[in-house]
Amino acid sequence: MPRASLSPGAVVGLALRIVDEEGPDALTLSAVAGRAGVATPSLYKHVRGLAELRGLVSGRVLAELTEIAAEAVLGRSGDDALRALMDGWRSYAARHPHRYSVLVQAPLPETAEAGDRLVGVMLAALRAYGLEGSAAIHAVRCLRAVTHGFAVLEAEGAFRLAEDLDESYALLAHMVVSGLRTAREMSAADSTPGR
Amino acid sequence: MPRASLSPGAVVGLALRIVDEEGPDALTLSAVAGRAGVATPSLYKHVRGLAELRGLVSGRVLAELTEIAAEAVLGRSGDDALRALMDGWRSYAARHPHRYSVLVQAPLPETAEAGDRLVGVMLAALRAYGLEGSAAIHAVRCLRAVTHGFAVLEAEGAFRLAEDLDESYALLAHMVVSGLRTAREMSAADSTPGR
DNA sequence: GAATTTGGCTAATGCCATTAGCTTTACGGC
DNA sequence: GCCGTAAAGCTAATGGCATTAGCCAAATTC
Repeated sequence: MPRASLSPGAVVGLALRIVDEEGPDALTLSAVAGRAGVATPSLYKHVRGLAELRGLVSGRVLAELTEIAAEAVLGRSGDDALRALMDGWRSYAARHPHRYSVLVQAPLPETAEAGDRLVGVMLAALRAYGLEGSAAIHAVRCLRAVTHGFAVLEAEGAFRLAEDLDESYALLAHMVVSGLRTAREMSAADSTPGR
Repeated sequence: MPRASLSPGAVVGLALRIVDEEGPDALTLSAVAGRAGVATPSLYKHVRGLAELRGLVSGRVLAELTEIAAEAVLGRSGDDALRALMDGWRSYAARHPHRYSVLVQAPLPETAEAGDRLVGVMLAALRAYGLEGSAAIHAVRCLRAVTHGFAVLEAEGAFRLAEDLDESYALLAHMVVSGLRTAREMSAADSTPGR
């Protein structure tokens, strides 16, 4: 009686609702089956197992994040684009903290390709800086580390003091743009003789 | 026959070895008991359960990291101290990637106090910048986000391109120090009229 | 309308955490 | 040197979960 009208996509959707409402640790095949009104083993007709489901969920989250980042960058460039990208990223993570936490230890092979698209968006956001080759890669890595680091810490409630988080994030964004602006000096200074 | 000479500390030690060798997901009471040469329920004489063990492990890792950060900062100040702190942090995470991953979703209450000490070290490292009150908090938050973000991504193998990671990290450090150096301008610019 | 594929089911297995209750060991006081 | 007690181990039992196997009904297709 295929009445539940399930599908891999629908299963991922239910999984996301569980993650949102009860946290990543509550994501269990048994819980998904419960919401679907179906016996647990039935899920195996749509998904290879819990591990694959986790990967699919992570992929979906990463896709959403990519979408948001891409929209944020649209029609902007330079510092403006960068700040918009960072703001969009953070606000997604803040809006869906549990969902974002799923990303934290997502299985690598499954999320790699989704991540590549996000990296593409970041590269585009950095285009105005005229970074070439490796320099662009290093910049993207820093951008990833910065945004992801802040998002993870905020999502898991690691910032426990009362100071305004928006201000902290503004400083972080300032670090990125000012650091990129002065990046040439850095490598110059590095190769300068005398300490 | 209390011959196994276990203790909470010894249990945490075994747990750390498991984490290092088989990854955080392999940390299970049954695995620890196996290494200890003891039946699983015996562990409950030393540890309240798996959740508490995880918390203790995270606490230990955070303590190690704090130790390393503190040593790195010793006898240095300013940019020098900051870079040493960042380098020590990253090298710890790179040396013990699985151990570092444990930190990623550690139970909050258990790791909060250990984290406070680490924050203290970071505040000390920033002392030379003369940041006052909230400004210091914002700076510490950025430092945490930056180092943690990079460490997490590196530990889980998220940087998949061939470019030298040391160079990426140097750029990140440059962002931090140059951002802090120019932080005053930022808030000035923010309150400047005319966008 | 019949055949095949699809999506659901029940039953069974095994691993893990956790609890309860028993037993033996080590140790401190006499 | 003996004895009582508390600590640290054990076995047995329970329950949740993932996963596999094999069955059966419903939908889809010819």
